[in-house]
Amino acid sequence: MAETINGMKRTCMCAELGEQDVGKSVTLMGWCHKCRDLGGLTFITLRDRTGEIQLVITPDNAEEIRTKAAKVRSEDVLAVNGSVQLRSAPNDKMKTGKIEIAVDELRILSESETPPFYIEEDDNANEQLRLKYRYLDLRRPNMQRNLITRHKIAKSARDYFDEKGFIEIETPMLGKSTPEGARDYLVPSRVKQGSFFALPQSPQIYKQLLMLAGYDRYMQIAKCFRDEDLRADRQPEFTQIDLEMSFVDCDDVMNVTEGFVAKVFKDVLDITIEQPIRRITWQEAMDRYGSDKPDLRFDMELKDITDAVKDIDFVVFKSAIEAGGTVRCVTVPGGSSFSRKEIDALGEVCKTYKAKGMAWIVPSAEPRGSFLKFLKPEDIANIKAAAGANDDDLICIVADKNSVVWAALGALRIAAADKLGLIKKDDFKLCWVTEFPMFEYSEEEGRYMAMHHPFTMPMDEDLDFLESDQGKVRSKAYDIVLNGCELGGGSIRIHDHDLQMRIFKLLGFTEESAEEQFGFLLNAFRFGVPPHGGLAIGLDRMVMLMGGCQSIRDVIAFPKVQNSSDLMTEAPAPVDDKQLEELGIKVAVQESNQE
RNA sequence: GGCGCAGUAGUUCAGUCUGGUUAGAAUGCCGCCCUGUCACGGCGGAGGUCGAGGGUUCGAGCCCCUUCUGCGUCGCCA
Repeated sequence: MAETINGMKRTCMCAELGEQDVGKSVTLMGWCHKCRDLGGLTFITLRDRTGEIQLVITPDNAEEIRTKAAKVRSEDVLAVNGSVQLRSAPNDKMKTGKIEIAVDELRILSESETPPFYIEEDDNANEQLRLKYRYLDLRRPNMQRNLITRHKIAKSARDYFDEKGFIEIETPMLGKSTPEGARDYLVPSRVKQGSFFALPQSPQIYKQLLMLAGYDRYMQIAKCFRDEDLRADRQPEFTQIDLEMSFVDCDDVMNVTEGFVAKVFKDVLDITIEQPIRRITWQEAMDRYGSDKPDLRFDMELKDITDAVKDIDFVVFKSAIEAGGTVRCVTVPGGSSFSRKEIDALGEVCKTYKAKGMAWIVPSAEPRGSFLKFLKPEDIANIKAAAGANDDDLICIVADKNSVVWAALGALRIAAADKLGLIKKDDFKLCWVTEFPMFEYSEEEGRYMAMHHPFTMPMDEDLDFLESDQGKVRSKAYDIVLNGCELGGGSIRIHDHDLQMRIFKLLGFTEESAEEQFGFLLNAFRFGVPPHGGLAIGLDRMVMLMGGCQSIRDVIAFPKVQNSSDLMTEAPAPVDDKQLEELGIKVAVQESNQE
């Protein structure tokens, strides 16, 4: 039977105590981390959020306490009163290893069943199990550290933006489903049956309307929802540090963001970020790194070798060039030592991204390669020069349309760097990627889509191409990238009714459909809109990267798994017919498909 | 939807390629002993739907098919 806390009051936390407290009487509460019963002597390691401390029960203690101490098991919740004393045998590995608590009173406030896995620093249990018993997993010190880091970053954000004159304003969770973008999570209306709210993919339109309303510096730590497939760095519900400013252009938003990022790194990791953060255009990012989120912790840049190979009689290259594509390469330093198997593995990486294959060559005195029979000695020299390669390097070549070449080589670059151990975990390399294309062509939709979102302002100098050459139009959008991960992004927004209508039209909206979907916004735009822009930073990703975590799940208290379900609560789950009836909803799928 | 990896005591894993007695180890758990442990120690014990279903075989944890679950990834993510 559990004992009550009645009359006992916690006086301090476990790891707060030190040598200076010797002689003090304290009351501690926490979990039994481990027991060591030596017969006459019993040691209990007590754990709370701050750390651990050793309790000792000796033959001098009353029989009742000794019996009780012998009954204590891992993860029981204990309350103890006792005095701090120096240990006769200190433990250097423990923060509180010089002292211990000589117990005067011991209560077992709650008994624990044997836990399904040990509560310890490293995650030694299978993630499935950890997530089912998330509340136990969260007892682990490194999970607690992650959530505390998260708290610190959020606090740092609120402090920084408050100081800069931003106002935190909440926006609705129940909003209107809008076309474009990710799949919405829908919430049925009971009052208006057959109609649905959508959970926000981001507070985008609301924050723009707040600018229009005159709150010229807004921020919010906002929950966002996107019903898309998950990844190691993507959850269906996630948190953004969202901001918007009036009367600004790109530089203003980027500068205020840089200040924030620098402050967070200083506050949380005591790392000084070099400012200004390097800026590269989207075009340059693609050309040099094959990615719009380049990892700048290592080199191995892509090189365009189209000119060097255009006269080679190799059909793979020829056909790619004739179709308007390019031939590019990544040079893997020292890659001549790679086995055939290792090289093939790099080829497989390329194929994942739709490349038909990967040609390779080691341009040494006795060259090796996958297409040597097509090459004259001067061809090899030309490729070597164009790639900037050395004799013992491996030149990996992909020929295709640019989008495929970039994607394949961008991925190859990372895979090779990872293999060579060039990616340092404790290194933080930030950059801005700017001048994104305004539109990208969707094969699936058969039309141009907004690359950022439909409210993004085109670059002033490209406005004239809007109707004539959409692929050429760049936007006032910018992403902030940390170690090859998109940390955040934003843009300057359109604040002109007519320009917004032009963009909607280009995206395939008719006047009527634009009115129907975004009428409230277009209407608002008739009442004086300040030029504005903003950005959102992925809080989860920021915590993940700064905390050195491999998965975003490790920085979210109760995350979802790959099929968007929660292994602990088993959500989503069927609901009562009565609930559905009230909502006017009939489920069309068979029950077997639901589970 | 595609591709890849994984699933065996409570837990972490070995065993699977090459089918063959009663499926092992470590740790945890239970009992007894133990006065300075901290990965306490000693002795003893319990603990298995080898993810599930089907097939091949005299015989399947192991081979084949289907399926479920988790992870990574492509597509998708304005």
